[in-house]
Amino acid sequence: MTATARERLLEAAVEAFAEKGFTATTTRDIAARAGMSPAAVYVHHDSKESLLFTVSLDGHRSALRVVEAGTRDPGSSSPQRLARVVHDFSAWHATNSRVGRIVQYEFDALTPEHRAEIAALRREIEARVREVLVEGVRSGDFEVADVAGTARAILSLSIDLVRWFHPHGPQTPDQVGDLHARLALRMVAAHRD
Amino acid sequence: MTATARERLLEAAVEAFAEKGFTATTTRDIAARAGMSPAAVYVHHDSKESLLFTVSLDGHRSALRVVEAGTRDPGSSSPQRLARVVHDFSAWHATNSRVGRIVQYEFDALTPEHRAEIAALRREIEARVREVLVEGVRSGDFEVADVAGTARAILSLSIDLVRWFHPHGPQTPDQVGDLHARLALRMVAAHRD
Amino acid sequence: MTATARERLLEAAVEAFAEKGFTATTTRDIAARAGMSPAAVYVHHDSKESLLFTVSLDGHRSALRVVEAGTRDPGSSSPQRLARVVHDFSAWHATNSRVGRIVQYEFDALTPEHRAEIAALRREIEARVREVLVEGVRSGDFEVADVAGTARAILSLSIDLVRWFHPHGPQTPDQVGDLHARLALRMVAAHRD
Amino acid sequence: MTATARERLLEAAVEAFAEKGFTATTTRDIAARAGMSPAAVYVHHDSKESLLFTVSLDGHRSALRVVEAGTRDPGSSSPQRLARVVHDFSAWHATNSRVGRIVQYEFDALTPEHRAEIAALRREIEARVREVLVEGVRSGDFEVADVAGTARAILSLSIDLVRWFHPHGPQTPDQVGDLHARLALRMVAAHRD
DNA sequence: TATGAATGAGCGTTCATTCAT
DNA sequence: GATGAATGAACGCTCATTCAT
Repeated sequence: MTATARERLLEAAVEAFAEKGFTATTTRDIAARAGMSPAAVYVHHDSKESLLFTVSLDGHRSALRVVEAGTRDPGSSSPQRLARVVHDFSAWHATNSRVGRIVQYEFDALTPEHRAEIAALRREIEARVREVLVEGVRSGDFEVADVAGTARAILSLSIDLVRWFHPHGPQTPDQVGDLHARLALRMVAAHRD
Repeated sequence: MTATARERLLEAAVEAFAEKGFTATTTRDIAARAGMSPAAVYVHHDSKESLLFTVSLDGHRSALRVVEAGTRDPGSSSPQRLARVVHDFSAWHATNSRVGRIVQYEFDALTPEHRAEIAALRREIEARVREVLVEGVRSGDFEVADVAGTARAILSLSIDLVRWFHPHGPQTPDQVGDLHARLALRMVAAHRD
Repeated sequence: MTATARERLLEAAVEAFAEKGFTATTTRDIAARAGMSPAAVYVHHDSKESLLFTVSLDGHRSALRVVEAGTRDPGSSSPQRLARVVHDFSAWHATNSRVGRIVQYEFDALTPEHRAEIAALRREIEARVREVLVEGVRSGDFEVADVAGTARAILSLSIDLVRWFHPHGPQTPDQVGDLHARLALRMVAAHRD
Repeated sequence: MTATARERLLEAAVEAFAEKGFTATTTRDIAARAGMSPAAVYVHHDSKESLLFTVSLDGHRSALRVVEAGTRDPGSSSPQRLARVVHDFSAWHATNSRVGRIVQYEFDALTPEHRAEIAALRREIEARVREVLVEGVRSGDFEVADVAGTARAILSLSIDLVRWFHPHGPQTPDQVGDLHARLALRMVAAHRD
């Protein structure tokens, strides 16, 4: 059950990147947090940037998985799907706020190749949310003038949370998820007579 | 109409900080963008961090001014006020997306003293938005279960915009402002029968 | 028999500090004299000042050892002790004139903490010489009106030597030691009838 | 009676050089102490080194004058002359301990040309003291085996004083001068039967 | 697998000095 | 005479990375 050296270094990188940012983090800092020598970083990883890429890739894949799970649910209505996606996406960012910070703020520190790979995952996430909105409009549950803009706005709720959410603050990830789900529903709900 | 050296350096710092982040920006980079020698930075500013503080302080004050102007409007209803605040705050972030990026993302790079000063301005901005919500609830225009959380969510729309908005993209600041204003109103609107 | 990198850097620092003074010496100069890169200094030492402290501490300890050895000699008379202490202390400064220069002239460049530590060693040296004078007065060998001032004056002979002594000059450390020992004895000798 | 700008800068330089050493003193520091702008230094003096040279030259000339005055006294005996020279030279260093520090410790910071000029004055001082010793030996008042070495040792008493003398300490310049004069006399006195 | 030692490149900052005004 | 602005050169120190062991 003990983590491998590679994993310990990744965890140390997450801590450090989240706390001080990618550029301000030194490889010595990462190594020290993992209880290893500076050279050990390069035994298990190619470079400081590759640590960031690994963290960012894992993070985006995990977030995308959450979004896809909420979206795919076959027996549910559009409002139910949207509520679940938004709740889970926000709760994911709250639960993984350190990784979330890195995922959202250190995109520019990636190499162009890695940036492209991550950008594809981000587009995937936005596309899933847009799909839910389109379905809801089709079913008459939603009234949305600007699908792309609204999808982006809904995602902003979850994403911006990493800027202010504290794990030991008054709110649980579930509570924040609930609030955001309700707000998202009101943003798109059709006026029924 | 010619900018002073001090101002040119500030503008160069805004460019550089927005483009690469505070830590990744070198004082030589700032000086070069301003067409000056590395030493010139220190003729007009105390340190790299003091450049950031100046940019951040000016930015926050400008944003706060926008929020206060929208909030104070005496003859208008709560929905009108909220719409104006959200529109203007988002449009401000879109128009000043470079400064907005710095304001939002480089808070941690400030010294503790400067951080405290900026934090006070941020709290002021949130307080103004909460006030509008509270008034709207009192007047019966709004139905808001969690005022603080909803205020934060509404601000997230504007703030997160600096992450993706491009000045030469398809949308104008006014259009983004309109969208966000409408979404904010739907987030809080009371159901009238 | 080959010196470690740490030692080579210390020797280089001694050379450089003695030749140009602490402030005028650059870490690049020290590194170059040791045949290493500028960064290598910091692999083996904390800072430029810590190099100075190490040199100064070693130097003072070595000098104190010489003084204590000359003072402690159990079978000898006060004049014999004084002669030995003065001879050895002057010869030490002549033999180690580079370290002596640093020890005497760069005291102010130390941090307050390090300065305090070195000051204690200096007081120790003065105290030992004062003890010899007091004993000689008690035994009737010496006549000394101002013990503290005379001890200081005797030490001045040895210390000021680092200002003018040249290793390749006409005098050997032993000769200078002899001269100073004789002069010190005349400074304190009681007039016997 | 008000000092000229040139003089105020020289006084500021004396303060600064004595306090922190030549290399560690900045021209800005000197200017600030004189209540002027950094550029003002160069209106009145050629360079930082030329300030040092002026201070050092004035200092050495003043010290030499003291030595010559004590030496020249026509009606006095060798012991009287030596006592006066040593007393006055020590008292001069005690009274002008700041200038004395600079004169003694910053010799190496001078340009080779200036160094040569100052060195000539130093040789002059030593020569005067040697003359007194030679006369005393001739008259039978002194017994000196090594005239050059003894002259240097006597001067060490006065010179080394700048390392430890404090203007507000327990001793007056006159008292220190007296002590040194008496010690110098004992160093060279012939044994009369 | 792991690391102590090493370094080229570079960073934020300072400094003595100059010069147009 | 006086100075605010400017700079080339440098300084103490750090960093990501390499490599022999």
